Formats: sequence, C-alpha cells, structure tokens
Amino acid sequence: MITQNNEATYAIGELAKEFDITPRSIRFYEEQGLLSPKRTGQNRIYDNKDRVRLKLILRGKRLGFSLAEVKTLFEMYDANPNSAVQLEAMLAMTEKKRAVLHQQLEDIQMLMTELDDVEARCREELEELKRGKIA
Amino acid sequence: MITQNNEATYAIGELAKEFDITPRSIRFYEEQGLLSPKRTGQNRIYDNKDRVRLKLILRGKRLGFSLAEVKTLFEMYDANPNSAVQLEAMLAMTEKKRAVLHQQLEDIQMLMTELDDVEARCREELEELKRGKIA
DNA sequence: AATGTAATTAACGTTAACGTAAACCTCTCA
DNA sequence: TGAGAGGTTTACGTTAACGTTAATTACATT
Repeated sequence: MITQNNEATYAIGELAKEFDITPRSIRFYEEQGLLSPKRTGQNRIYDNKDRVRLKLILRGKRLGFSLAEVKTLFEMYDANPNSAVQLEAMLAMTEKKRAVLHQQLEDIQMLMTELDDVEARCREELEELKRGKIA
Repeated sequence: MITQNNEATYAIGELAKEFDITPRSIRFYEEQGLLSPKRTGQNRIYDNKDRVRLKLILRGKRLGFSLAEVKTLFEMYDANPNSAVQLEAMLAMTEKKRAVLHQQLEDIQMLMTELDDVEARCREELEELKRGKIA
C-alpha cells in the first residue's frame, strides 16, 4: 500500500502475514502500549516505524524478554535514544537474562542426569522380569 | 505421631514442614487425585504410604513432570505394579521428557549466541560514544 | 443486490499450581 | 478462661500472551 507522500504503509493483515503472527497478537501489543499506529477511520495503518517496532518486539521475544521488558526498553529508548544510559540498561538486561539462562542450563543438565538414573533402574527391573526372577 | 498399632502417621503440617511445601499444596495434590489420606473426623491423617506418594510427587516435579503426568504414572502403577507394561510406560515418559529437555538446551544455546551479538553491538556503540564520535 | 474478504471492539476462556482470604472448629497450656 | 496454634472448607485471585467467539462494519466484486 502506497500513500500520497510516497510512504509505505501496511494493513494489520499484511504485517501479520509477513511476521507469521495473528492480527490478534498485533492488537494485543498495541493494547500493552508497544505500538500506536495511525488510523483511517477505525482501521489501523502501520508505517515503517511501526513495522520496525514490531520487528523489535518479536526479536525481544525470541531473546526471551517479556512484553513488559520490551516495553521498558522502548520507553528508555524513546526518552533518550542511543544514550550511554540506554545502552547500559540494555547490557544490564542481557546480563540478567544470561544469568537466568545459565541457571536453566544447569537445571536441565541435572534433570537429565536424574532421568538417566531413573531409566537405568527401569531397564534393570525389566531385565529381571525377563529372566523370570520376579515373575 | 504414633497410633495404637505402632504405625507412624503424620499431620498435614508435619509433612509440609518435612518437604518444605505448604499445606495448601498437599491439599491440592489430594484434590487432583494424587493423595487420599485417612481422616480423624475432619483432620487428614497421613500414613507411610501417603508419605511415600508425596515424596514421589515431588520427585516427579523435580524431574519436570506435571501433576497430571505423575497421576497417570500412579494410576498405571496402581493397576499393575512393577509390570513390564508399567516400566515401559515410565521409560516412554522419560524419553519424551529427555527430548523436550534436549530441545530446550538447543534453544537456550541459540539465545545465548544471540545475546552475545546484542551485547557486542552495545559495547561497540558505547565505545564510539566515549570517543565522542557521536556525541 | 448478494457474496466474500478483511477489519473492528468487547469480553470471556485458556493453562498450571498453587496463594490468599474468610469464617469456622478444637485442642492445649498457663 | 482466654490466647494461640493448627486444622478445616469454599472459592476467588494470580501470571502471560494471546485464542476464540460474537456482533458489527466496510469495501470490492460478481
């Protein structure tokens, strides 16, 4: 879709298809204060800045950030774009996330070890059953 | 607590303390059909079998099983204790869980790589800011 | 005019595992 | 006898990120 002043705009369905999400999700992001597209009457019209924001939202999600976290990042950026403060806040968040991931890695590895144990015991008992030791 | 016939029993608060959970949790497990203690009037009285069950519930949770999954394991075991069928069902569940964990491991490792990228870019921009290239 | 496609708002539903009152009983110890 | 400790049931609240109607509107095509 092209408007008079040569600016690309998008309908909600277009963005939804492009990023493989539902329109419901996009409206939800708006409801949460992460997007604020223009309107044509009732219909939402997204411009390039909106599209970039949406991209950033999805990227943040892939990185394991909650929508609330993405929102605070946006707010910091809007208040003070590309400042040292903003960049350091970003670093702080990635550090925090990294710590969480590290903990999760350890948890999962412990679980796997425990699963190994449980499996081993199961297999032993099955062997005994087959040999008729119990049955 | 000791009864006439020399069988150890437990009040809900005792078990809660021993396993470091709340009485509410224990009641919830009962509500979900995972426990069925005797009663003295209204009060719940847990015997050794109940205590073992509770232990197994918590162990299952540590292993990443949902209460619903633990319940099906219990039901299978109750129907046919220590049978090959039961043991193989257990193995099937641990295998499934192992696959999930493996996927999670990969996801987390990808996230960490992405975080590395983001961090590196942040640090570069910070450097530029310090050198006054932008400011 | 009828049909189809895409959009809108509002609001309840979903999942898991409890947390959190509220209002009550009941025993024990000082 | 009065305070406190611990027990009970019932039932709504919590969290996140949407899914899923429903009822309506608007535009385009046939």
